[in-house]
Amino acid sequence: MGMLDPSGIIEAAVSAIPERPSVQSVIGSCSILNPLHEAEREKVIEGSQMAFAERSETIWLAGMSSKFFAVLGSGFVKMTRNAPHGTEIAVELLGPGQCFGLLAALEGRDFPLSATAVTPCWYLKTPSSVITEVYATNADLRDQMLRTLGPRLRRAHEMMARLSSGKVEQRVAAVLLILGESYGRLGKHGGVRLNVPLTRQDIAEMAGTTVETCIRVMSKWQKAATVTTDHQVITIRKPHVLNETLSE
Amino acid sequence: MGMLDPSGIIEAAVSAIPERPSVQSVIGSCSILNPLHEAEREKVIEGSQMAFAERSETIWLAGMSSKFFAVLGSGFVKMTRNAPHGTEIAVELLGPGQCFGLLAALEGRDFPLSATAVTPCWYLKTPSSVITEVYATNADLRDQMLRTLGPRLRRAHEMMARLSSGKVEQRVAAVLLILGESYGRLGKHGGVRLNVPLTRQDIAEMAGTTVETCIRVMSKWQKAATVTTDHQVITIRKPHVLNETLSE
DNA sequence: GGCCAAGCATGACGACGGTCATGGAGCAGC
DNA sequence: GCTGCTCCATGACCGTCGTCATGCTTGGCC
Repeated sequence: MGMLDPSGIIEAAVSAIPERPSVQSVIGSCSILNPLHEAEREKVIEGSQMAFAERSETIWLAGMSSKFFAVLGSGFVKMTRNAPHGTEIAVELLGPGQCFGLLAALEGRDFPLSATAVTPCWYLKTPSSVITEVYATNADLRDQMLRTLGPRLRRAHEMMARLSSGKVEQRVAAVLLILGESYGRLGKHGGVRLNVPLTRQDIAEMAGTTVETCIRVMSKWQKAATVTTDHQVITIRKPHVLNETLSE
Repeated sequence: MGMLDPSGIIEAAVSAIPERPSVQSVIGSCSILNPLHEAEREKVIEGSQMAFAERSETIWLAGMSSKFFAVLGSGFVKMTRNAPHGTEIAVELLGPGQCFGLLAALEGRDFPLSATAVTPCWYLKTPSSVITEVYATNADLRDQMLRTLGPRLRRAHEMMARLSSGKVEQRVAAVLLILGESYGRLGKHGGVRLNVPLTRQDIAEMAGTTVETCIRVMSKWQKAATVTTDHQVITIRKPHVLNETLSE
């Protein structure tokens, strides 16, 4: 956890004009697909195609049958589940190089989560049939998947713990800190800048609260210069203050 | 999901006097360990030992180093995480045949969750070193683990969605229904009886609320004969009513 | 310029639920 | 019997936060 993006790949992801990446580069950037042999890689490249999604565009809805899975080339995608009422809550946020829908595709079941673009995104669409073939014969691929699932499960458990333990302020703080670990970049004055252009609505969905309350909390922090926002670029200026609110 | 325990193994698990099961039978009941070859199985049997835990006894605490993992022989165990404040929230509930701590043991990292006995339990303790050897050479074991992780992740996401979307009443209803799917048994009058002796405290932890509120909700249901409790045996008499409260 | 949409901001109000406090039922041990 | 424990139950209080409503700013478009 907390690589703080040494590769700089995230920088590229939020640049205003998204450049269409090549199929090869996307596959190369995806750690899960690393174990593929040359022939398998060829087969995947052949069967796949790049796709583009506007900000807030739905890539797929929960419940749809998984004809394909996707690898994110650039931009950010949130995976959401609609809770009773119509409210949506975001359970995962994905960046470049990560793939989504893979488990559903392999198990041949419907997507359990909806995928929505948070920023303009280029992503690779690969038919389920292509990957199931490879999956059946390549044990290294299965190992690699196993390694990524452990951390995902742990993150999910951590989010559960934070969500259920009341106090919206703590939840929002937790969300920001967690985002900072995965998608933050150290700024000049010791602050952490989030390189994901998230709206209050997005954050509210992750914290399991409403936009209004989320805004109220963050406005308060804005005034105290704890967390500042400038043109959707969020900077955590005093991480220690957020950490304190967690344990109150 | 929702096998409703056709094997009747759960019946045995809650019987008042827990009988010490044999090492062999426990390993045999664990689906994850099914793929083990004869020689490997021998090795596991040799290195393991049965252990007993009283109700509410802590098997291990989150943060402890994972010297071993465990397979539940009889009884029930809850996996918890302590959220800020000191409140504990339960993220998983395990029954006979399930194993816990396996991922941590294999990855050589500390336990991310605490394990606590909900009922008196017999469980098998297997040193990490024994299973890592097997894990490295047996690809079927890895496949089997992969298959169980998908559902676990989906359940976690579902719980997250339910926890964050307010209304304690809905959350408690959701918890009971989910428990019914895994550990319920069809009763005579179309109801579902939970074969886990859970206290209000346990349920509150899973629903992410307090005992008092949990009691209030369940008392209301008791009066309406929607869910009844008799000596810690919980019966969902009108599942449809609970389902309705979910979507209000 | 005017118009419209998206995002951010702030106030008023009310209820859901957490906190505290008190009490009763069942059970083990001596 | 009495004590002590755990679990269940119920009431009073009040803060947090969801809901509704209103308005500002920014940016895109014609």
